[in-house]
Amino acid sequence: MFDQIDRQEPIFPIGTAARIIGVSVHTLRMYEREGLIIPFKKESNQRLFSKADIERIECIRRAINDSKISINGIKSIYSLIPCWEIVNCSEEDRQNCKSYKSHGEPCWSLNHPGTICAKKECRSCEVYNKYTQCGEIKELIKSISR
DNA sequence: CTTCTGACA
DNA sequence: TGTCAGTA
Repeated sequence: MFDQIDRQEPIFPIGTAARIIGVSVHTLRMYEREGLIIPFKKESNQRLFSKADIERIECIRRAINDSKISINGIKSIYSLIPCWEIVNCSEEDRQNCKSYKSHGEPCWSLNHPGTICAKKECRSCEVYNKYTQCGEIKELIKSISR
């Protein structure tokens, strides 16, 4: 029951997260740099990862190792998430939004000047969190299409 | 001892 | 992806 709460709690330092996932801390930082993940940051600038973050990264690892999808490929997939539907932004916002037309870059790694997303923290945004598990993207799109 | 950023014999 | 540097 409080498993749901802990799921989102940033409690693992990067070294611990790396050991759990089986990658180097360097790799985790690279994933962040590439915009694949948005780790929680303390005031001290230290990264912290939640259980959900770790599951997300494990999903990324499977995409890379099993499905042979490159990091750019993953970014491209992320960029296809219909964020405008999820946040239900205005038509004006869409005209001012880079991610509405962009290719290859997930919306959360772009600036959204003049839109409702400008103030939002992407780490807690539905678009970023809706699908931390593999295969959820298609289900998400289906639910929106209805 | 761990993490951070930036860099590359 | 590894690793070394120089800090915090």
